[in-house]
Amino acid sequence: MNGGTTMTEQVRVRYAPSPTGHLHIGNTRTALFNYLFARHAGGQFIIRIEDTDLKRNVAGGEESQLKYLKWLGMEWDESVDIGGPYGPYRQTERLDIYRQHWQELLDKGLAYPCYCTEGELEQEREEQKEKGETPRYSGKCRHLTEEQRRALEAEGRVPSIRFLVPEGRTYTFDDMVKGDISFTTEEIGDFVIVKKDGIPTYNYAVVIDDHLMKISHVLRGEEHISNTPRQLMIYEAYGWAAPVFGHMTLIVGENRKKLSKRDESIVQFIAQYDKLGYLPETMMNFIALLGWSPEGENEIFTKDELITSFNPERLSQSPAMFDTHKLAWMNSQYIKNAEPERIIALCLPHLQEAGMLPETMDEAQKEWASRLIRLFQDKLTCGADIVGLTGLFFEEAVERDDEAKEVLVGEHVPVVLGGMLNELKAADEEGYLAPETVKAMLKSVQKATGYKGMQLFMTIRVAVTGQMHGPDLNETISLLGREKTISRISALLS
RNA sequence: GGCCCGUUGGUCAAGGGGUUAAGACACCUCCCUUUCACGGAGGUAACAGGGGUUCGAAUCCCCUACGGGUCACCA
Repeated sequence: MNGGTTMTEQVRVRYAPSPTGHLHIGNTRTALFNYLFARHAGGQFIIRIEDTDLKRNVAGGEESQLKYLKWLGMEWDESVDIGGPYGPYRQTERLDIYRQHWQELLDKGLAYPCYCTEGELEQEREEQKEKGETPRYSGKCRHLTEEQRRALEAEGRVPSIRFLVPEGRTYTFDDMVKGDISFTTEEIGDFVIVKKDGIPTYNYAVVIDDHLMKISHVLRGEEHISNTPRQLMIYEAYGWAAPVFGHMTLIVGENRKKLSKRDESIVQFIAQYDKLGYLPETMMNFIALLGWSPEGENEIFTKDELITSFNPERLSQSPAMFDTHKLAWMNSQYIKNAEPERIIALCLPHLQEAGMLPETMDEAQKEWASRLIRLFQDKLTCGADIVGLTGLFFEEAVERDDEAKEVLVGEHVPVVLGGMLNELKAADEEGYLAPETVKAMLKSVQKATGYKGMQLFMTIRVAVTGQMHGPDLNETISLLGREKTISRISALLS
């Protein structure tokens, strides 16, 4: 493994998303580990927008990325929004810089224009595949003379620029997580560094930028391992020192394949978790544990604790499965320990969207809603859960499954329910039915009927809520109110 | 297919030659509780297979199997 850097060297790392959409779990993990690494080492965290694929850029993608990074609790030292000494931080604004650099390669004969069309290349690949060879560029345009080039251009062909891959070389790097990895150049054909549209490719721009921005460590997904030798060649061509690379394990779904953005069986965008009512600290905590493990046995960490304990040597080498079940558990932990006010704010919009509560509420309604949400705080997995959990408070009649219906069988049932009904009817019609009042009523029913325990409480619970399980009965009935409670019990007795 | 990476309980994972092979989620049992949940106490369950190296291998090496990644003028 490679520590890679001396104490005196400044740690500068970056998250370099392409603005093709919302912040995804995989990207988030990359951003987070770079962030944690930077903060842990007292270095800088930079965000660079890699928007060189014009076709795939999505309007608003960049803003969304930054927005949700912020939501998660990450802040950065240099980027498109706040600038920095090594800008611009958007690749399409750095075209002049790239141009100067690739000209240098062209001048030195380390790169050359290629006039092949997409169709020609496609055909070449097909032929190679048929022969059972690894598809790679043949080097056809490598040795074109000036004359030939002019002729091709006269035909109207627009060149791309290819990097001339040195022959018979082996490129080795000491990966922070995987150890030594090497590739021989036989496997690699001359690759395009500047597209026909005059915009550099990822493999090229990333090197120029990382060098110019003085990036010290590159922590990225494992899918980039095979890009690394290409990038190493470019560093070598310029005589630059390469940063230390670390390739993190993939995050896989339950099918054990890399999470695909197109797979809809799993929620994988941060924005969606926000909407569902997951807390940002849950997401940060949970994602930090995807492909990394802390030293002790604790698994719940604040951001500061993560920063303190983040050690890249503990990055895992085998894929991490995204376990939504455990995520739910972790979020419920955070919700349980959160300030009630925060959970109320988290849940309220869900009740409103479901049409259970009005958009604007008076004080009494707000108070009622707050109590309702607080009653279920310990039972929530996420904010959206509140809707299903509290349904019985908003419906007129209750539904009971077979098991619940069985509870309502027995000679104690009419006695207990009748007793409760009397208590409720005797209560102040206008007055607020406090939980203490409900408690007193139940006590009276117990005294009057002689029934107690399950026969008393379960009968009332099932009669009123239709369910055998639920939160505190006194508070439940108090929130349900006198009217609804009476009508539900009456409906059973008649 | 070539190249590259990986393989410890159902899942995540600790472990760097000598351990009763941690811990978490899930599951089961018990306690607490008017119910459920929470909380607490226990429990079931794992080193892919085969060869080496070694007094001793989950740990080191090789092979096999399996899984994954990548082979773009995408990033």
